[in-house]
Amino acid sequence: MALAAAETRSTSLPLAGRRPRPSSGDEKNGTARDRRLAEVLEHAARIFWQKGYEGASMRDLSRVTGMSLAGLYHYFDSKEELLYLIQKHTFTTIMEQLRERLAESGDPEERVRIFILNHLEYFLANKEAMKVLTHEDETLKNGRGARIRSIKKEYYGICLDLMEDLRKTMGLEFSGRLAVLSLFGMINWIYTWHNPQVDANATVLARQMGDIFLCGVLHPAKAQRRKTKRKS
Amino acid sequence: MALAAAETRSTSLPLAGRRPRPSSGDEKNGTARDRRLAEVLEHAARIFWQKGYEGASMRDLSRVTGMSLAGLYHYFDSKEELLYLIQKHTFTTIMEQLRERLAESGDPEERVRIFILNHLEYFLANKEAMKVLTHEDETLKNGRGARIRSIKKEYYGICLDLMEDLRKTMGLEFSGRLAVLSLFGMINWIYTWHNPQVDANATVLARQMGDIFLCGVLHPAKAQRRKTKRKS
DNA sequence: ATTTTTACCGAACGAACGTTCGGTAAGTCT
DNA sequence: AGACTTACCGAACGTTCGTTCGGTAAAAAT
Repeated sequence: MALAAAETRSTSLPLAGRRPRPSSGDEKNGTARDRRLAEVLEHAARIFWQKGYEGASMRDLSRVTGMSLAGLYHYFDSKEELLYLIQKHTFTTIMEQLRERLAESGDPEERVRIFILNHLEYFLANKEAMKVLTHEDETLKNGRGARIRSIKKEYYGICLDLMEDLRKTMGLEFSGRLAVLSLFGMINWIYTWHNPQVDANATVLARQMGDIFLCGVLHPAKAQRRKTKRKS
Repeated sequence: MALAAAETRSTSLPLAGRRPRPSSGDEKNGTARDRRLAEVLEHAARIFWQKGYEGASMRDLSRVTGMSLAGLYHYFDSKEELLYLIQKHTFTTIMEQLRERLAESGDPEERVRIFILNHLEYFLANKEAMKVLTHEDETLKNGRGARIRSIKKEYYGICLDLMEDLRKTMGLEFSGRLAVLSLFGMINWIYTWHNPQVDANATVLARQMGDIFLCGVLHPAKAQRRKTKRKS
């Protein structure tokens, strides 16, 4: 790793890699600019995932993207906006997918299972971005923070509605808030432990976690408990 | 907030507060040095809790402790050791308490409930330190990181043993690993949402979460599922 | 009474940080 | 052909970071 005078990324060639503009064609997946930004965001998500938002530096991002420090700022205003864009895109995408899938079923229990599966599938397929979403959820301040928090609240609200539907149709009594937050705990915590070489895939995990959670919520455990712990 | 020349904490008095040494007495709760260190650690835990380890600066700590930047280093070697000491103390304490409580019962289900209660009680009573423990669990590197990780593994091992005991005595089949990690998710996630003015106390939450979790684990949910979702 | 140890402090160190400035070369528009 | 826009770049700016150095005054040990 030869590092030149002052501070620069370790470019392989001097003056290398000013990428050519794509000769104005279809622009099907957004403009070239949008696509390049998405590329940078993907790299940024991976760095934030590895080092945390505060621990990651713009110079780290410069190194992995191969772009100069100044060049990066051509695509966004600040490091904070970078985090905002990652979180917004991730949240919006997972929520879009969820709405599509929920439209396919009317059964309350299945809808809760759809929620779990959708969350886990997206989580395991986009673990970098999803860790950044859950781990850095108090990092953004002011306007950007408020906007992310409102999307999050909407996501929470969808899950709470699913839970209340389930409770009503089954004629049960339980705290929707506690149920939702316990469920979020189970499925979000996965970023701390999931190892694709050891653990099952999203489909299997969603079924198993769904079993644990739904059985616990559906069967009001009242017979047991209160000092005598034998099997009722 | 008047900030003087160069960089200093905003002292109320110039040259104030060189605290007197306590005239060599009983030294009952450790030496005076130990107690002063514990005081600093408590402040440090609160700052790490609020701003995260990377986001918090030694100057922040200097401000809230009222001690100079250089003075802090009289009590520890580095910022990293500060985090290490907080995590080690928190983990050791919660584990001591757990062992004491587990000695009181032999019933597998009750022992799992004791684990949950102990964890939640300590979490809600020491939320700053416990958030630092769970949120910054990949921050420490090398030796210090390895030592914390080994304590964590021990804690995980205790919970896994409890779960396997439960499985054997009930004659059930489930993945101990998934059960433990789901449980940890439920009870660790609490730092992201618990509001003492809205949510129940540790005792009630431990019972409710224990109900959800244990019912889900104890009753192998096989009757339902597989396309037909009606109540069986 | 003198020495040693403890408990700090102000001031600075070099490194790293996010961000900006003034370029430049290529592509696009007229 | 010339003007304009886009996509970058090297070099720096000012700030903040964790840490250290050389002190000093009080307490403890001798």
